[in-house]
Order: sequence, then C-alpha cells, then structure tokens
Amino acid sequence: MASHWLVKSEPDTYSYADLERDGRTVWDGVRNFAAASHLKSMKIGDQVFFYHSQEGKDVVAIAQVAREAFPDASDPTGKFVAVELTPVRKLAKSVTLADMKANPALADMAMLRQGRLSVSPVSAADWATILKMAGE
DNA sequence: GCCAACGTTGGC
DNA sequence: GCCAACGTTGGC
Repeated sequence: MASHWLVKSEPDTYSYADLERDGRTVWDGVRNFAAASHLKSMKIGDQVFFYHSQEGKDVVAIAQVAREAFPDASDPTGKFVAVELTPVRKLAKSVTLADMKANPALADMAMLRQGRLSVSPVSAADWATILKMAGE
C-alpha cells in the first residue's frame, strides 16, 4: 500500500521548477533522525507533496519516489540516507501554510505539529484534503 | 544515562 | 532580522 509524504525545500536552494528541469534528483542532505527514518520508509511509487519553505510557504506540486533509501554520499558519517524523486505534476493551485493551518481537518498533520521536520508522513485523508484545497 | 549548551530551521 | 522550537552533542 502506497504511502504519502511531504518534503520541504527552500526554492532558493532547490525548487520544484528545478526538479522539472532536472527530471530526477537525489534527495540528500537530510540530517535529522526523524526525517531520515521517514526517508527509509518511502517506497518506489509513493507520492510526495513538494513544499516550498521560506519563499512561498506553500505546497506547489507532487513528486514521486523513484529510488528507495540508499546511503547519502554527502554524509561523511554514513548514518543518513537519501532517496531519488521525479516530478509528477504541479498542483492546479498551491496550498499555503496559512490555508493548512486554517483547516481544522489538518490539525494533526505532522508538518503542522512539528514545523521543522523536513520530511513528514501525510495520511490518506490529509492527502485528499490538500488535493481538494488545491482545486483538484 | 541525564541534562545543559549549542546549532539549525523556519515562521513571522 | 529576530525569535521560538526542537534535535543533537558532549560533559559529568
């Protein structure tokens, strides 16, 4: 059974437009155990909301897991892992953090409860709610 | 194994 | 640019 996730990226560093341009990217640099354990749980084909932090602060698109967790080559300690993502599509309209906070149905979302978590799980219900908010 | 200090992230 | 939240590190 496929799961859903949300990843954050600062668009100045790596935006969804960059992912579309590249076609595929290694999602590395995660240095947080909670986030890393979520990366390890990702399966090929799982869909992932792509959230822009700092600039925009909104969910802009959907990506997909193309390669499951493998050692993060950029991590000298070898403790952390990376996955590979491919773009799926942009949302009809982005869903802002303010919109998500304002929706009581999303109050239990991991990313809202723990703002700094850079990779978090999204329940099937929350996934559907956010898609609806995006006009899909 | 606990806890204080420190660093980083991200919203405002 | 500031500040709060939280995870990690290191000393004891």
